[in-house]
Amino acid sequence: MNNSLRRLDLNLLVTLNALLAEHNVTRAAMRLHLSQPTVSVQLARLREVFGDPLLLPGPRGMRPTARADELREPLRQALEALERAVAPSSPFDPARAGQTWRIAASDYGESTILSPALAGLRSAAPGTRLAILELLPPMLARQAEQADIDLAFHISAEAPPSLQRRPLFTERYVLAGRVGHPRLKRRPTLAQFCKLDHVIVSPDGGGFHGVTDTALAELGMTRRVALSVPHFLFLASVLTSTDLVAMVPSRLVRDNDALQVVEPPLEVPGFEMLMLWHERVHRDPAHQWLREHIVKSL
DNA sequence: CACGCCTATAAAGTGTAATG
DNA sequence: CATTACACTTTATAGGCGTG
Repeated sequence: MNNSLRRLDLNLLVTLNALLAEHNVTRAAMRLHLSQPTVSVQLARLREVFGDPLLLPGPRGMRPTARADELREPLRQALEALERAVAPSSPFDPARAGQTWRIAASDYGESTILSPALAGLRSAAPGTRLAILELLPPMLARQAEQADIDLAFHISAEAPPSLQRRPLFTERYVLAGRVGHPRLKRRPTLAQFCKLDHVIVSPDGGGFHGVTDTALAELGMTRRVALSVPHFLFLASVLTSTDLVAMVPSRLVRDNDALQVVEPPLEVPGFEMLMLWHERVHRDPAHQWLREHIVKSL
């Protein structure tokens, strides 16, 4: 910022603005809730600063000089902009809002969190836009910090501690396969479970070992993981078109009529889903509204 | 010319914040 | 905690200017 402003008491500009609007020191004083002599003194200092008389006592009140006329509009607009910037943020009005929110989510987050929130968001805040970005866990903290994203959904185990958080729900794993799958008529035993061919979702790519395999190992058992996919959404079509089965988060399959869902024969630890955001937007009414809307839509 | 409005300025008191 | 500096206040005064 230009150094010339540091030489200037910016409050003097407020007085100047009032003076240029009123062309009258006394009325400007009333508008500013100051006494008339105070404003008179301020005018004297303004004259000093600008090296111009600004307002000259004339036949009909104070007449502005050319310099004063030149200052009036830009000054008024600048002060209005300042006032808006400094004003305590007004309550968010979703119906008239037009901002763009950037949200990082996995396909799991898209279908379990965003999908339920979207219709309500469209009707409550039709002027807003949503940009869904791929969830990149190692980048989360940095993206949030640099305002690349406003909000993210991620599991609590991997959530960057630097971000603000709100738990959305805890998730558990269920066993899913196609409707009519011969081994899923009822809940399989542990031994039957281990003989099935499994699909695993490995967001990091290519892994064949997951929490289920860890839980099995503690029981001295193993299963056969025949397919590893990177996304949850591809999983659904794989399950309906093959006899493969998968341990999946329950929310992902609860409304899917094409899938048979049963309780697994072993205890597999679930996970907690968090909504994450940066301190930067923590108190912003618009962001608060969005977060509240998402929580209510679950 | 008197009246009422205005500005400019001075003097003295008050409240607050920085400073040692 | 007392001192100091500062900005603002109120009050008083002088004087300019248009109006009836």
